[in-house]
Amino acid sequence: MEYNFRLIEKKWQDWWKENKVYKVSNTSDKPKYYVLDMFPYPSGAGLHVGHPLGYIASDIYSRYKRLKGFNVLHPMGFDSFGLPAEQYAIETGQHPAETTKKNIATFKSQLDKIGFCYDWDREVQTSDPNYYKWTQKIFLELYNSYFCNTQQKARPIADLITKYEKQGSKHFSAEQWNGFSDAEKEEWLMQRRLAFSKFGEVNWCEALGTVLANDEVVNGVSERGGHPVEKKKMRQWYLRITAYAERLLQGLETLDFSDSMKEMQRNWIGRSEGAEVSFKVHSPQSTVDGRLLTVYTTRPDTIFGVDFMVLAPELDYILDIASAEQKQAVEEYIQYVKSRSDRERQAEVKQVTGCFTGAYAINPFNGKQIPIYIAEYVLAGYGTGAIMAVPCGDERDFKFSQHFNISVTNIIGNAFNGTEANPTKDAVLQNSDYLNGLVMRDAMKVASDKIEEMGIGKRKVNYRMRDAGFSRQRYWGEPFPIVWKEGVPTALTENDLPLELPHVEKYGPGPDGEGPLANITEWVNTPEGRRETSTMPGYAGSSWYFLRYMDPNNDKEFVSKEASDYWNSVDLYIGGTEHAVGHLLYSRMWTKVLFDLGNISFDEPFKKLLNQGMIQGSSRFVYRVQPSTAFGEKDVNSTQIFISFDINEKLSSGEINSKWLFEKISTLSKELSDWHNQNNDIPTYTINKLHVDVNIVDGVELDIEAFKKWKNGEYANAEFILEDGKYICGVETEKMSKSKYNTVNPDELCDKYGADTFRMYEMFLGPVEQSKPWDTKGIEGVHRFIRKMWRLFYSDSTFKNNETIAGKPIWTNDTPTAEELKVLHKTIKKIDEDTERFSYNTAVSAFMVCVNELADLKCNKKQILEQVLILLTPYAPHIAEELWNALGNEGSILDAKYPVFNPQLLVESSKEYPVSINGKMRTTLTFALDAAQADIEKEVLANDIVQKWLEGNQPKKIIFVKGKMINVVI
RNA sequence: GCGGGUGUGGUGAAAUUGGUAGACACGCCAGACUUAGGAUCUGGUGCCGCGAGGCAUGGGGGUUCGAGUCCCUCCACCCGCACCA
Repeated sequence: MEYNFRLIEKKWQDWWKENKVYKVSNTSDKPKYYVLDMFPYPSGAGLHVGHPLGYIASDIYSRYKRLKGFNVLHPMGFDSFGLPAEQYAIETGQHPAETTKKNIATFKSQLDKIGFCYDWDREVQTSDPNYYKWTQKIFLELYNSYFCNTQQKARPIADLITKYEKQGSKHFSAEQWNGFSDAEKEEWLMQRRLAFSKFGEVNWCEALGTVLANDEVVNGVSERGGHPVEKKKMRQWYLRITAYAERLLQGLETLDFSDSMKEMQRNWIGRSEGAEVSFKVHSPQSTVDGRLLTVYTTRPDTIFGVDFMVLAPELDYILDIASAEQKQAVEEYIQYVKSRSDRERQAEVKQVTGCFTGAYAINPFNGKQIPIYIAEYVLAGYGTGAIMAVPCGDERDFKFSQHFNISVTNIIGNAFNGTEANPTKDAVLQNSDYLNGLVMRDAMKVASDKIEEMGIGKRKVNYRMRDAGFSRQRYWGEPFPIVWKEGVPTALTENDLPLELPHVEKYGPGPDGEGPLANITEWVNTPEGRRETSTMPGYAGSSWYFLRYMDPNNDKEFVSKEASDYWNSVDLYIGGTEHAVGHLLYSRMWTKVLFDLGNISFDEPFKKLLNQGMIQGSSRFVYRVQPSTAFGEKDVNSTQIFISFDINEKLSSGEINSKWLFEKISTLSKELSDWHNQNNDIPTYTINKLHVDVNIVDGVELDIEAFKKWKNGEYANAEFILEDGKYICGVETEKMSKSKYNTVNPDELCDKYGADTFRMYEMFLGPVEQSKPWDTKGIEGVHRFIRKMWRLFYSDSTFKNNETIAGKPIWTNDTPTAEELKVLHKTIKKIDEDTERFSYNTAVSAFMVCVNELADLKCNKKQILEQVLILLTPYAPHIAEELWNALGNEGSILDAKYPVFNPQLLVESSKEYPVSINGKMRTTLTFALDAAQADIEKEVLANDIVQKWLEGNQPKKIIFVKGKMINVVI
């Protein structure tokens, strides 16, 4: 009986399905464990071998935990709202719901082929009304909540309204509040709601016809498609994530994320400690004389080094400050800044621009008069939009001072060399009055104290993070449960949900930058007012999906308290690093809000995060010789001559020349040969390196016949100049993508080698977290291992063992020897440890070692093999089930008892010691573990090899570490 | 520029606490069995050297009886962030 993985895998996948082996209950005596994959966007391209890497890793861990006695939740679903389906709809007219449905079906069948243990009964799809009903509900929770600064948590907005009615606020009295119109009240409430709407500058992308989030804009162009992005003012929805900045930052301490991941989030949150300081405007003839300008600084210790002040050009009071003489220049500069897109500003970061306002400010510490400038390098949205410039300590300030000829005050003595700023905190302050002699680091506290004492400012913590834009002018997303009437929003109630997406015929944008929904007047206009026409962004549905898996069919709540209390937060979350700041921060925020509001009782969604690396493509190249136009354009294109890799190398190194090449080519192409004979000349040529489909290359050798059929026979007439009778391709590691013809489809590998082989090979490639190139060739090794293991159970016609009959089971019930038990228990220990620490590549190699050793021992004993099968289950579930069953066991091997390591079986009585001379290993000697050190030393010194190195001398000393090594120092 | 990470054979990689560097595979080289093999099995394979031996974990230095592992320094590559005061 051959190892027939096709039959075996089909058989068990069907059996698992029929018997609901992966169905998970919310009630169990076992401890719970929640393993989650970042759910995929179901793109039309299907899966390539890079996608399942994380899924395999999580599947192994899920099965392992189940074997170890946990009730394991391991669900899967689809993040099915999003731009690509909509763009496809624009191009083809196919409804996104249709393409999404089709794509999901493809994804599921691909995933099922690999044999994952998902409980599909818990599947979620973010574009399903039964799901997005609850996304809309949570939006309403956010809308109807505010962040209470005293309690540092979300509370119902009703509490705030009650407070306003009874006590008012610092902006208005209770009487005033009660006299406000609905519109006026709403205006105040909007400033506190966690989901709120305001006019804001948004990233408008003309080409995509939509607004993009900050993290969807990369270097001034759209992340998708690379289209230019500019600023536009629109009414937008936002999430007040800034309110949670501090808690998001603090929460990181409790999480098991990688350092780089935490660092990225810290960076994004961008906390900085400093102080706000007010400077008086000095402008005697003007009305603004004496007005206070507040700057934000992280370096109050440098306040005596302030030589000028810079304001963001966007601030509304700039023109009030500007002097009569400078007014025109200031206006021109403001115009200039407005005309500049983010893209230009980012491209020209090093260029100094700015404009003097004609006004001065007074340094409150020394009364010095300093000029006030405006410049685009100061951002309106950060701090107060105003800075105090200290050119001796800040590079940008220094450059600015050079450009505008402002003299620089040196407060750090020799630490400043006059040609560049020194941002040190360790210099001793000079020219700084009462701070003189202090190290800057220490002076920061002293200066802050003084600022507060003088009443001219206060300590202040700032965050770089901005509130998250939550509106998209798109069709394929969750509609907002909001109706507008005369500029005042009204929220729908839960009974109105889900507010379903209406059907549209066209997916193009609506008027004035609105989304496609604005075109459907019968949907937009309701008796209660006009519906919000933007939809929610992609991260809406993914910010809480981990909760829905816990209780997917609940039609009363998005998750019941019982279910969320039982499953609690995700124990292990596996996915790529690309969501470091987007998805992970948003879902952390939503979790905290829902925790504050009492919906769930944990405030971090993911305890441990494991980032799988990217699988890169290993591209293959062919080298096409193209004679230049001298030979004639028509013929250039019809010539299909390809040279092998080495020949191209030799050509570029000059080892062979064009003459050699063209003599070769003349034998292949009649036209060329004719031309060659007529002109008696060598045409010039270029070599074009072309991607070739990796699937028609065996290792590096091109399958010439397949190549001729490739691309519908585009190269059917190709001629080749070979090396050693083979066409060898060039190799490069690149991102895996269709256009580079380096994608490998997991389905094909499962068909050819089986899912078990595929799973183990993906893990065998290297550490899960690491990026590595895909090499299909290596899969053979893992496949050999699995077949070798099969042959421990069954003899087959090719297994050269004459004592057994081909195709017959060969396992026995004999009692294992000590040696066999040693192999088993060594493996138990290694697999258990490696699986626990996600070192799956070494675990696979441990299985190989185990099978190699058992084969060498000719061990076909059931008692040993059965245990190995249990260990193997997480990695190769199909073959494990098959053999487990064949051995006479009932039910799924997942319900077997995980083997327990017995250290006593590995206890050795002796050890083969490495014997080093001066730390260099020269020989080995075996001693009993209880041998006396004196005896060992004596015997070591008597050893021939040691004697040789000693050359008759006595050793300086002998290092002996029991059970480890011996080192003779000469 | 700032932050995080990685450098080990021809290739993917092991070496969990400082203790036999290169496990396990791919590839390659021999050989066996075969009509045949892209099947299977056996042996070999870091580099230099006939050999004894020497040299090897990006380079240089240090600590140590002993360093891939710890410290200093330099270099290269990858990934984030980037006028955030």
